[in-house]
Amino acid sequence: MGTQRDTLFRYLTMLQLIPRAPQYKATTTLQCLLDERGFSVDLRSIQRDLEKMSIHFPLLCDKNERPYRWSFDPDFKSGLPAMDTATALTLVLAEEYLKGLLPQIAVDKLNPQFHGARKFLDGLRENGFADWARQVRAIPNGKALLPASIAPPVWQGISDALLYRQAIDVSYLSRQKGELKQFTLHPQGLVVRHSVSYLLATVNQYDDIRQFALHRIRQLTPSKAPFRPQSEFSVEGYIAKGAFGYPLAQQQVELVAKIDTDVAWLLAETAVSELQQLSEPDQDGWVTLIATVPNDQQTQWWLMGFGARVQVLQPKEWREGMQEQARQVLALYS
Amino acid sequence: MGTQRDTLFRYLTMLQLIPRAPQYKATTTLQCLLDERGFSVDLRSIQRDLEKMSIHFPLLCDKNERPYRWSFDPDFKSGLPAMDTATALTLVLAEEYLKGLLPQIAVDKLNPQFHGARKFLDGLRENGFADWARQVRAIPNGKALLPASIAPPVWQGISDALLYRQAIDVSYLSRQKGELKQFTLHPQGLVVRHSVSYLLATVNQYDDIRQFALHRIRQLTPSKAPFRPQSEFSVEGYIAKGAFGYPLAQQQVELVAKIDTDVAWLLAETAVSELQQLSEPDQDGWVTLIATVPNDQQTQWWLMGFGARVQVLQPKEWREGMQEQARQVLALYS
DNA sequence: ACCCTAGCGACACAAAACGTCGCCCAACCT
DNA sequence: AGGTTGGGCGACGTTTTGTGTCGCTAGGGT
Repeated sequence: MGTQRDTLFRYLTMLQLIPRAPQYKATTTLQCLLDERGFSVDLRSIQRDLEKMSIHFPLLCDKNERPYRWSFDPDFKSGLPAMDTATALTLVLAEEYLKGLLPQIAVDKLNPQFHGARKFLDGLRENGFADWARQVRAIPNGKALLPASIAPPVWQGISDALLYRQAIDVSYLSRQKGELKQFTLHPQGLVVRHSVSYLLATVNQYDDIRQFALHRIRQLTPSKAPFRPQSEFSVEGYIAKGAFGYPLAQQQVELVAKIDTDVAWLLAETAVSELQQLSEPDQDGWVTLIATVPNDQQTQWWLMGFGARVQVLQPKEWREGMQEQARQVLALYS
Repeated sequence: MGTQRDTLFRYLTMLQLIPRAPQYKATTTLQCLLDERGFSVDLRSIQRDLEKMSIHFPLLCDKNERPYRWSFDPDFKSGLPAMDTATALTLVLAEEYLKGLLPQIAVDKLNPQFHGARKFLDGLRENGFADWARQVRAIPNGKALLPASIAPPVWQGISDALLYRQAIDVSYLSRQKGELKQFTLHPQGLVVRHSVSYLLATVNQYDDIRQFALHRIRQLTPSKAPFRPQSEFSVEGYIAKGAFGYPLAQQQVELVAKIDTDVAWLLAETAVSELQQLSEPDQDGWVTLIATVPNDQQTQWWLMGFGARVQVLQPKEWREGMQEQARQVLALYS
């Protein structure tokens, strides 16, 4: 039946069966796998095909073992090569993280990848291997909020408008007293913070940048108005100015703090900065941390999260800030 | 020169040029694009090729407009179809997030995808479109620590062992007084928490599960020892028991808190739970939040992060916990 | 009615893909 | 050692397929 014909399709299938370099597939293995997929070809053909394809693709052949073993160059940037366990696991973990961070439709865009990983892992399970779903888990950093949901055409429309530099007409549910308003927006940037996505754009004929939460955009159509670029605008600079409550101060500060051994252990594993020193514990069990960290609200919040397990010594403003915060909280509860 | 031959490669290039369904490419456009890439073929061939490929691929053809327009079925799960703006942006954002969450080698495994997105966006820029690098940014939730670095063969080896259910011999830098120890591990699960990855495994002949930080594994070889499975083990249950300091209590609690309008605004956008109510602000500007939330440390930390902008009323234990924490911090600084 | 553009069927030539056979090499077995 | 086996590799003849070309047809725009 499926004797010959359709060489192209066989070639493609073959490429998708060959994994990246540390892994490999022997010629005979490939023959079996192709046969399973309905390509009953002579082994000779497979040998020839591989030779031919290695002209155009970075295929590696290990001729030490007798049934020759073929693999892709590990640096080959393409979706073609077969999935391997490490990539599949990474994708599963990545999906778990991203689900809490990006809007659902955005994650959907990556579905082909995730789907491929799951299919690969399910294939293993059917062969009696591990039940991956019960074996891997990602624990997100911080509290997982529910990402606001965004209509599919909005995400697509925003992406297009932003990248092709086109103006758009939107109806937007304004923050104050939920009424729908019509705007013509000239997109300048996109920021995803936690799980809310914001479009940065100038409005109508004005030149100041404003933020628009994507999930509050109800309708979106390309505008006939010509796009008005803001050539000097950069999201980086905009955020640095503190627009999202995280003034990423350009200059860093030197943080000095006493921390307990548990926190010290955490920081030894995942440093807070490339420039970080931890002392030996003193007689009371406190470790001194010296690190160069960004001078932002984010870092201070992070320190506060440790509560009494961290005592900030420097900078003085931070120390006072922590103290003040504790005082306010205490006042609130009494 | 590049007259004929190389049909396979041309077919592949063609498939990579065709975008998913809302987008499309006309036959003539494809001819131009192929010509740019060195495939000078007759238009007739392209027509034939498309017909032939749609036997094997979910290709859609819009015959309403005269130069026929071809696209992939939007549900086609594969990496082949051409990138679109929405997917490319999503990948850029995903990479930004994942860099702080997964170990570097894991992120490297996804590099082909990210690379594809960047290449696509660079292509746009060269055609005078937007400079994406200055236009999109993800702001991570919480403080970004530097993920511990893991040797490439370790990540690969762990993935294989876990999924193929094989024992491994490792030399492990033990937490106490950094000495290298040899173990035979029987991998049962993998957990990535913040930016540290842990292997859950039984050791040698014992049956209790222990945690091993991947970045402290110095050497890894497949073991000759037969794998000893723990059939009832599941990572979910293990975490629920509180192994990672986040006892995900099965039962939820009802949280009642007074929050300021800024926090209320945040929660209106990204709910903390599906069951969440926000009252109108009272005369002092406080909003009452009632929500069913998991009874875990994580949620309490998250509440503490708001400082004096949130006042917990219920559960009582949480309220007292917050108070106690503030008291301790204040004591520390005075 | 007139281009002009594309789709489409047909045809013929050239270039492939394929199976098959035979040879050779190396590892493995007894 | 010598036989055996699995698989790489070259060659050859047949079959299949890819390709340009031509001519016809159908819309769209002027």
